[in-house]
Amino acid sequence: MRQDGRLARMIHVLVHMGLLGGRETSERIAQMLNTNPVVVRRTMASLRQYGIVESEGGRGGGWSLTRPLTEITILDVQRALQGETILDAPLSNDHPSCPVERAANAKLQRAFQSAEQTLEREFQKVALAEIGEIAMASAKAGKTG
Amino acid sequence: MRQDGRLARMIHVLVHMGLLGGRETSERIAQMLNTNPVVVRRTMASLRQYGIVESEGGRGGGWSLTRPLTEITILDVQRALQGETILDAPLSNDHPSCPVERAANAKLQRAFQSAEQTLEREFQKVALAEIGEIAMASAKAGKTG
DNA sequence: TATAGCGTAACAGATAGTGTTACAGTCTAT
DNA sequence: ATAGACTGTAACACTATCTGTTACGCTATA
Repeated sequence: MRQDGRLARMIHVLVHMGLLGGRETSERIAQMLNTNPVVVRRTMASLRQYGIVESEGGRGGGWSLTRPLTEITILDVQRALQGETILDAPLSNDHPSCPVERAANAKLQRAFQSAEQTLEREFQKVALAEIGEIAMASAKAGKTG
Repeated sequence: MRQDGRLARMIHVLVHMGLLGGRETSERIAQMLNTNPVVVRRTMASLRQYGIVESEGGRGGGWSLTRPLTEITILDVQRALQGETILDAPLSNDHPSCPVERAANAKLQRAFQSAEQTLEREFQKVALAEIGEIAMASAKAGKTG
């Protein structure tokens, strides 16, 4: 399946927002992501719909978290961006009444469901606060720029 | 990640080939898949490279399995089509030196590696012969057309 | 009321699998 | 030998999805 780069980018942004603590404009977020403000608004709108961030228009407006990083998991961000399903089993649909195709699809679907459960469990284990702590620790240790 | 429909389609074809037992032309396989012979050759070429099928040119030529369905797993087909990696963790690469991006990527990578291991295990558990048996049983039971 | 912000539509670009045509190479039957 | 039935492969169009960009409307604040 083709991966969706928005998950990693949004996690990146949310952690920065949590560490900085204030409100960020689409313009500044776009700079963090090497992209442009419209793309940011488009993606952040999904997070807002899911209740992770809120936006305010007008002068002094921008985006802010609705709750601390300790209460946002990777799974929350994933759900906000892509809904319930993380992995889509790539089934075939060439001859829907063919028993071979059906049997093959059933096996594939089961395998992908297992993997999806694993991913879901892993995503839920990680709160964004943990990512922030790791980042701050490694920055303090001088491992990166 | 975007799914690759070739896995399901190739499993479908290989099981049919195993059940029929003989050699199949790209033309006939294309009919099974509602597609055309060039697409079939393109995809079957990956399976040949991996040793799952072999092809012979010339009159009377076509594609045949190199071993029975009991000795081909879904994982074999997956590896032939996409190489070692099943799931690609969708990491971000906007500011490679940013500790937050690095920490987020590390967490995502670990989660996807777990899911990949699950998928790999599930794929390896299923030999194509098993799919053939299920299909024949359900066809005999009159569950499908 | 000017300005700084978001909201959103519209369109171009990039990428990956798929569909199709065309033609070269190869094997077999005659 | 040669015709015919195959695969091998290049070339190009089509599609879908995410991304990038421009443009313009709405809103809140100084």
